[in-house]
Amino acid sequence: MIANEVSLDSRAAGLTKERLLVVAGELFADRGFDSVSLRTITDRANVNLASVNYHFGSKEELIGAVVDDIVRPVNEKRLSLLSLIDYTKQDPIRKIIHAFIDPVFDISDSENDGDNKYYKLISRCIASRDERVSSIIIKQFPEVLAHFVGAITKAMPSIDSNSAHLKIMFMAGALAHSLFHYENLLLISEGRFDLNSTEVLKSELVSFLLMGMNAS
Amino acid sequence: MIANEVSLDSRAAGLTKERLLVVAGELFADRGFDSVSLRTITDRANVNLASVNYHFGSKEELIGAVVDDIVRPVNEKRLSLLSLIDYTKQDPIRKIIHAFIDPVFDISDSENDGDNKYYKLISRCIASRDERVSSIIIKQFPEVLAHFVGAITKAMPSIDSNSAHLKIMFMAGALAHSLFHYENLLLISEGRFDLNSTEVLKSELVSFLLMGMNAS
DNA sequence: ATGCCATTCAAACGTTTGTTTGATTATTTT
DNA sequence: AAAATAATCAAACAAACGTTTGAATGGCAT
Repeated sequence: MIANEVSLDSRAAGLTKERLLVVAGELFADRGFDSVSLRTITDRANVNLASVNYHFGSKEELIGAVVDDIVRPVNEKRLSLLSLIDYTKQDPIRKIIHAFIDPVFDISDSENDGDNKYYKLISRCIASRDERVSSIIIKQFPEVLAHFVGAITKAMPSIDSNSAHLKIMFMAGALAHSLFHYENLLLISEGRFDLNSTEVLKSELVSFLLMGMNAS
Repeated sequence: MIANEVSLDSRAAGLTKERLLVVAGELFADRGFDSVSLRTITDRANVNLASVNYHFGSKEELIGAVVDDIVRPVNEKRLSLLSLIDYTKQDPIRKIIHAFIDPVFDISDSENDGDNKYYKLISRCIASRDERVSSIIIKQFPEVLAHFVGAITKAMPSIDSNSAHLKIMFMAGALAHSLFHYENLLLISEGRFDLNSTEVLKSELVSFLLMGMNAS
């Protein structure tokens, strides 16, 4: 029985915890955190129901682990890219925008099998107001936000702090919303978009944000 | 007993159904649709638990009624404002933007008691991917989207359809996200924003979108 | 006042949920 | 090889959920 082999494999290599993270991430991505039960996750992952509480303690901590796993690398890469910017060279605003959105677009590179489940998950996290999600986001985002406000201020010395904060929110919203509803957009576009790439979306988004950022 | 008087009032005037809509809207706004139980709603509304199924049939239909009640007027007003635009006069893009966002900002005028519960609710609806919500949104939005794509094409004849679609998504995202996280932004801003008005947010958003829309 | 219809009510139903338990199996350590 | 630790498993638990039921109560027309 194949399912049994898989189960044995996971036990032998201790992959149960990692498999739970992957499967939970997939299901959370397109059904949300509440709508997916632990039984749905464990069934699809071919692991025992109790393994969730054994490895994570609770469903809430599983959600936290999934969210942290996808949000933390993004924010770290954002700050990393931001620190590389030379403000004496031209077009620093463009580089700030790329520092904000590129880590998100780059997420699915590792194991993108055609669909965009990680896009849906990260955009769900960005846009979420769920306490369990935002409690994790909020731990990281103020620092990220502060760095980006500082970067914008350096690039545009005349801008005030409130305006910089708002522009970042607009940027985050445009990013998350377009990525989140990308599937719907593909359906509406009647095949004019290339399904396997988000290059068009990204370049349009950069153009849009670049102009908006420079608005007075 | 005051609670009893209230209950009698609602019965006498047949306000139970309307009270459920109001209370459910408030609770859905800042906790989401899944996290709020029918008992929480009926307790706060001082009505019987079974009245939800009596008046609406199910929780899903209650959610549908709440969402429809707030989304439908917004979309109708959007199309109404859009139809008034004279494309021979100057700055039609600005008017298109206002046609899209003004009905959202105008929602809370009727009974805005200081907080922004309707902002949270409408932005939650706009950004939602929940089947129960999007099934209602999707009924209305393609028509709205098509009209706005047409309007943008009239105002900017050189733009292609894909780009117009994307720009509207960016606009919707910036609108929903900034409105949704407006509270958090107020906390971060340390009192620099005026709490009782979203005028600053709105004017910054219009400037941002105006530039972004005109991006090539 | 009487009958009729709409509404409200307390109570219970069946299901699903996250969680816990204790035994069993596998892996590692000595 | 034996003991100890870690992980998996089937089963059951208690709580919360949406929903249903049937009786009680209200206003209203006749």
